[in-house]
This record gives sequence, C-alpha cells and structure tokens, in this order.
Amino acid sequence: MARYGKDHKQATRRRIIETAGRRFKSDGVDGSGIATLMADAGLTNGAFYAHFDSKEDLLASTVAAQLQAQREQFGEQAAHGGVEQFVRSYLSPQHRDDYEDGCPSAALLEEIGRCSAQTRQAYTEGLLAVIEAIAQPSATGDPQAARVRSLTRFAMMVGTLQLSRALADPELSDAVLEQGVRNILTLLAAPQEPAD
Amino acid sequence: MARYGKDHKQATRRRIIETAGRRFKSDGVDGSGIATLMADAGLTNGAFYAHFDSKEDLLASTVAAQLQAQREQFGEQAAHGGVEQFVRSYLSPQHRDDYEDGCPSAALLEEIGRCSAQTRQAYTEGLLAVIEAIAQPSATGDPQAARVRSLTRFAMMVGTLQLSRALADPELSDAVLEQGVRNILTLLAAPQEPAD
DNA sequence: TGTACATCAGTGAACGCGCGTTCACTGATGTAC
DNA sequence: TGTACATCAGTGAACGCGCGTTCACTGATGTAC
Repeated sequence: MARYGKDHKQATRRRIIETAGRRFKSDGVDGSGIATLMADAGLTNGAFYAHFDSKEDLLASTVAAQLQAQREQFGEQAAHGGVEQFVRSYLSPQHRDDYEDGCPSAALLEEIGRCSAQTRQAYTEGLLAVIEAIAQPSATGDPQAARVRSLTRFAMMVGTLQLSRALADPELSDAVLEQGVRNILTLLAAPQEPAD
Repeated sequence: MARYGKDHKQATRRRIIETAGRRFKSDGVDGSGIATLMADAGLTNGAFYAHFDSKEDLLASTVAAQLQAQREQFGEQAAHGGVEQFVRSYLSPQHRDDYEDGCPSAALLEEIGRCSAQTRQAYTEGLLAVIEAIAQPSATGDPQAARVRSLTRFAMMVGTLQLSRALADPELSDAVLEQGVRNILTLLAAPQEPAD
C-alpha cells in the first residue's frame, strides 16, 4: 500500500464533490475555475485529473450528489413537518439568501439545460428520486400522473425561488415568496383530475 | 457630417442589442464572446466599445430590450387570445425548443440573479412592465396584491419551462408542460384571497 | 468645379489574464530481503 | 533491524487558447475655400 489508507482517495473525491457543489451553486459553473474548486477542497489544481476526466465529469457527479443529499433532506422534512412546512421552508427568505446550502435545481437549472444529454440524464434521474421522496404517499390513481404533478409543483417552486433571487426590491421578493406558498398550497388542495 | 447618416450609429447599436439578445438566450452570457456577438451583427470586435462601456453594460441594455419586446408580444397575445391561450403558448413544446426567440427570463434568470444590483434593478422594472401587460385588467381589490399574484404565476411558468428544458426524457418534459398549463389555470380560477 | 482637410464608425492586431488541461516530479509510506 | 525499492496521491509549473478590452489606423463622406 501507498502512503494513504485504501479509502483515502475515495474520501478526497467525495470532499471535492461536496465543496464543488457549494461553489457551483453560489458562483455558477462557468464562474468556478478548477484551481478554485481544488483550493476549496484543500488541494492544488494538478490533482484534479486524478479524480475526474474533465470539468463536465465533475459537474455530472456533483449534480448527482447534490440531488441525493436533497432527497434525504426533503424526505426528513416531509416526514417530520408535513408538506406545508416543507413548502414554507423551501420558499423562505433564508433559502433565497443561501445559495451554497440551497436547492441545486434553483441554482443550476439553466446551466443543466444547456449541458450534454448525459448530464441531463443524470439530472433527470436524480430529480425523479427527489420527487419520490417528497411525493404524497397517499396519492391516489395513476402513479405516473402523480409523479408529473409533484414534478411540476416542484418546478413552480424552483421558478418562484429563482425570481425572488433576481428581483432587486426586497419587499417585492418577500411578497412573491409568500404568494408562492399560497399558490402551492392551493394546488395541493385542488381536485387533481378535473373531468378525466 | 460623417460618412453615415445621423441615425446610423443608433441603428447599429439597436442591431447589436437585438442579435445579442438571441445569442445570450441560446448560448448563455458566459458562453457568448464579444467577437461572436459583434460578428452576429456583421461587425468586428473592435467596434464594440464605441457602443457599450462593457459586456455587462450590453447585458443590461439587452435585458431591458428583451423585456420591452416581450411586453409588446404578451400584450397582443393576451388581448387577442385571452389568458388561457397565452399560458398554452408559453408552456408549449415550441417555446421550450426555441431559446433564441423565447422568454428572456427563462433563459437568463439565474445569471441575472448573480448580476450587479444595477442590472437586477433594470430587470425588475422591465419585468414589472411585462406583468402589467398580461395582468387581468378586471382584477379586483388591491392592485399591488394583484401584481404580486401575476408575478408569482409568471415565475411558476418560468420554472416549469426551465425544468422542461432540463429534463432528458421528452415524454416527461411534454407531460410537465401540460400539467403546468393545468396548474396555472387552476390558480387563475381559484379564489384569490382566502380569509383575508 | 476642384483640392485639402476634418469627421468618425468601423477595422484588426495586440494586450494581459485566467481558463481547462498536461506532465515531470516529490515524498511519505509499505514491501522485499 | 536496516537498507533499497515500488507505489501513487498530490504538487506546481507550463501549455495553448479564448476571453474582455485597448488602440493606432482606415477610408468614405461632408465641409471649406
């Protein structure tokens, strides 16, 4: 064996992915250079390619890890506080002002939309797993339709959070978040299949 | 006078802003270099700084122009086809697949969120003007509350379009757009101020 | 009418810089004997 | 136990490249006389 234990390299890789997730979310993918990403993990730029094939490879791994962490977090929130508390927490000023620890979809959706089909595939699968974790377990009828409803409500929460981040007027931003909560609760209470 | 008429430079500036809007929306701001932006307008890179102070100056001007064009377009759509047709058109596969001619908010919201306060101020004002153009003229009660409701519904449409662009599964993407239309129509039909 | 000059939108080469990526090297450890 | 060697995660300088930005220059036009 070499100078490190057999789990050392794997642990380093996980650490890079973890700090890169925070950096990507706060500064954007194009705004985060390899040297900075590695410095965040306590390393120098040269070691990067011992762990990843390319920057896009890191992005795909990071997105998958972020979504997995979100799935666990949302699952707990939904189990403890119910759906309403989850919605209030997502559409809160605290979440709006915290890019680093916030929702990866809200921070990276646009850039993911412009990525390769492979990266988008990884995103799609990870997001569907998140959706399963927060979906109403009591949902009746077609499970595929219930999945689409949850996914769409989630997209609407993402858009609301993104707009609240872009608005320059803090009061307006707060009001949009509050209205967003009302809208999502309205959708959750509405009859789900009108006429068909 | 010089070799061009007195409106020539102004017309060139408008042309740069117009082509830059399309390029920014399809390739992203960081993905669009000055040389490419100028070539799109039939010019070379050197002429850029006779028209704009910096790339961010162009971005702010472009965002303002894009929102003004969208205000006119949405105003016509809402007047001719009503709100429902406007929603169906916004959340359509055609719009999803057309970045260049599509909604500037859907393409640039994330990047705007990371911009200077000045650029975000320009965005906020332009977007509020768009919202005025599509707001229900028959809206009752507090006009500020009606504005927030319209803005939030719009944010939700933006998020739905963005997610449909990021999903790798075309059928799922279509289904999310359709569910998005249903959700927005549900919100439009819902009583607007439950209990207060 | 003809010539010399002023104007200024646009050209295109060059600037320094930071990017993603490569690679020869380091040095702490485990293994062989 | 002691010495020589193999391993390999990580270092740090260097690569070519395209970025945003600058600037001396061009050349078609209008003006002066």
